[in-house]
Amino acid sequence: MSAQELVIFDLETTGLSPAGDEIIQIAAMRMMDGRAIQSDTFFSYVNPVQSIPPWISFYTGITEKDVRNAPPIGPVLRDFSQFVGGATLIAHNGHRFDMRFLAASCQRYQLNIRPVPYYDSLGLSWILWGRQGYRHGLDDLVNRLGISPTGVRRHDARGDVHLLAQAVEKMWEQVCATYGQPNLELYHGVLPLVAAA
DNA sequence: GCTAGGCAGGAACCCCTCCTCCCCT
Repeated sequence: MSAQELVIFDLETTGLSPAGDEIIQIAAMRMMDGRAIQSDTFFSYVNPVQSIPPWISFYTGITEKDVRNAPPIGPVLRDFSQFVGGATLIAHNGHRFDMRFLAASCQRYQLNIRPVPYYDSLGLSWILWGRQGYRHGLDDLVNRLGISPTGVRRHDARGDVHLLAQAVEKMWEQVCATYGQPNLELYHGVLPLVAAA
């Protein structure tokens, strides 16, 4: 891959199924040429149609009170799409989780869509440590890479994006140092179409 | 670590189906 603009993002949802669960939080951070830009971020709660299951509130710390006055998914995803612009997305397990939620939400709420390229940061971990023999969860990456999670609220999209951005920076650097250019699979997903300014 | 779904990949087998694991909330 050549120098490029990435948007690292993370979703919190009401469960694991894109078909039946909903997004309740989106956070993202821009990354230019392998460096995360701490000041260039996106964040929003989302007011879901369904209530938040208690175990999700326990897991994420996100409660009904947090989302009560938040905008619905349509405007949030359009704002997010605007923030992403022409960048390539990257999320951890995004191929099987986050991007499916984005696609399902666009379909469920009949949002006009545009194609968006994305990477899955799991791929960077697989390149560095091999798919077998290592675990590749975000906590495992943070531990292996020596990233300090102190002061970071894990399972909150802002906290997870903060950790993932550091992890992607380090993995990107290591992969480039070892292999030159990362041979990372580029996938294609969707985001809402945003009217041209 | 509890709850949920489902892909990806491997095994067994002959090309689909079944099974198990990973990873996300």
